[in-house]
Amino acid sequence: MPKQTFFNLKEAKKERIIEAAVDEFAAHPYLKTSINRIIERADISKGSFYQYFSNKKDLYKYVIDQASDAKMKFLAQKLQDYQKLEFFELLRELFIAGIEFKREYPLFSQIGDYLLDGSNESLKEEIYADSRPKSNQFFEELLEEAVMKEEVDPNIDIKLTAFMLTDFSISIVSYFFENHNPENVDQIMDYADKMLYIMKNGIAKGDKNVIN
Amino acid sequence: MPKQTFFNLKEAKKERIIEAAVDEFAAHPYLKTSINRIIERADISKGSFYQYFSNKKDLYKYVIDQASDAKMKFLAQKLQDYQKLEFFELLRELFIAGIEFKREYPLFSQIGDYLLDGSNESLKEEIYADSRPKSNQFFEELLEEAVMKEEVDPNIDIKLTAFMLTDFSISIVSYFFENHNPENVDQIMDYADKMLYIMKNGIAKGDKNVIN
DNA sequence: ATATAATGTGACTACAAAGTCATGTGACTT
DNA sequence: AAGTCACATGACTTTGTAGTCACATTATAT
Repeated sequence: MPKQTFFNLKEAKKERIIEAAVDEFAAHPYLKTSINRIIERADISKGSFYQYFSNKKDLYKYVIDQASDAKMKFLAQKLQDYQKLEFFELLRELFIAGIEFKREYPLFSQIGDYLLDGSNESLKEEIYADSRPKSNQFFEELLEEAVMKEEVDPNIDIKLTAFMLTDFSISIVSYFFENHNPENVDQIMDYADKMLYIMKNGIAKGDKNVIN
Repeated sequence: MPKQTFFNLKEAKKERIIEAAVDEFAAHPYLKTSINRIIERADISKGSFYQYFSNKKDLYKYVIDQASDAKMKFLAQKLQDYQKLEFFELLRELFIAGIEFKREYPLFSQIGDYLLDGSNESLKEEIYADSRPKSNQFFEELLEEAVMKEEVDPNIDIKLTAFMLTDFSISIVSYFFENHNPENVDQIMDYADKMLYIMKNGIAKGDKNVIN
């Protein structure tokens, strides 16, 4: 947590600092980021920095928190009454929202990507200790519900499937940005649909009971 | 590429150096690795190091090459006449072999894990520029064949599916090591089967044409 | 206006890293 | 025996880092 002195600052200054930090953390993997560059960019002194934050990690975690808050809010807004959606519809919306978030908040996403990196194993664990299980659990709950509603095959291993979905919801987005134009909404849809087709029906040949 | 002087060294000394490097690169993410520690461990001088390698990256790439060679050889050995296998059988063998490789060469795998990390974006790209497309293409070819042999649904998007499979073949292994005892062979099998069930049939509810 | 508290500062310390270079050593050649 | 060549060395330079601290400035309260 940043120190009280940070929160006492004027909004404009706080923003300046956070913006500088976001830029830095999005531009370099954690280990290569430099407090020196951040304070230069934010136009504050070294001494001030250490009056606001106890160290780099402190600032980093705060920025990560801000980013994941932003993502949560974004998703919550896009998926307002997701309870009403059928499971695969929801999955579709989630994929699309993930792509949209990266498009609209590229810096936050970049920081997230670096986090996935093993830059600093223990730090990653500290942060992911919350986040990954949260995502896994989210999908586990969705799957359990969907099995009850008889939308999803009761034979699947829920924990494993949740893990797969978490993994996808990350890698999908990078695949999309690597291979497609992120402005093309039709492509997003098309892609999400292909994705879902496989998740629904698998890839084995044969008549499928579920026609997409 | 290491310099000629390195290759001129006695086998024992080369091995000592590579071993020290492997230990170091497996113990820390790239940016945190230290030439100083490597030379200390390998018991050579700073000057000598720079007579063997032009810099840290040079050594690193060499070690990565060694590791991926080892993995290729390992897989080739485990899947000797894979041409004869049915597609999903082959997939199963691949998953299992991936798990076994990590169990038998944990250091190499650890280095690979750190590589996935964004430690150094441009370096990662330099190295992955080869590796990831290679894996994608491998799966693409397998899938094309399997579609022709009518083992796999012709409706799928092959590029996308290949990407998914590459992704899985990585994440499967980490999931397994996070959640299971790597010595338990039955568990490996069980896990690979669950995995395949989903890839084959998807997760939607309904009668499946393919019974695992 | 004065006193007190809060915030700001940047030179400085301590450290570790990569990479260089002049010099040393030992084996092999002529 | 003299000379050559490949390899070995570690002190040294340069560069960057995180974090500290004595002091300066500004805001707030009395």
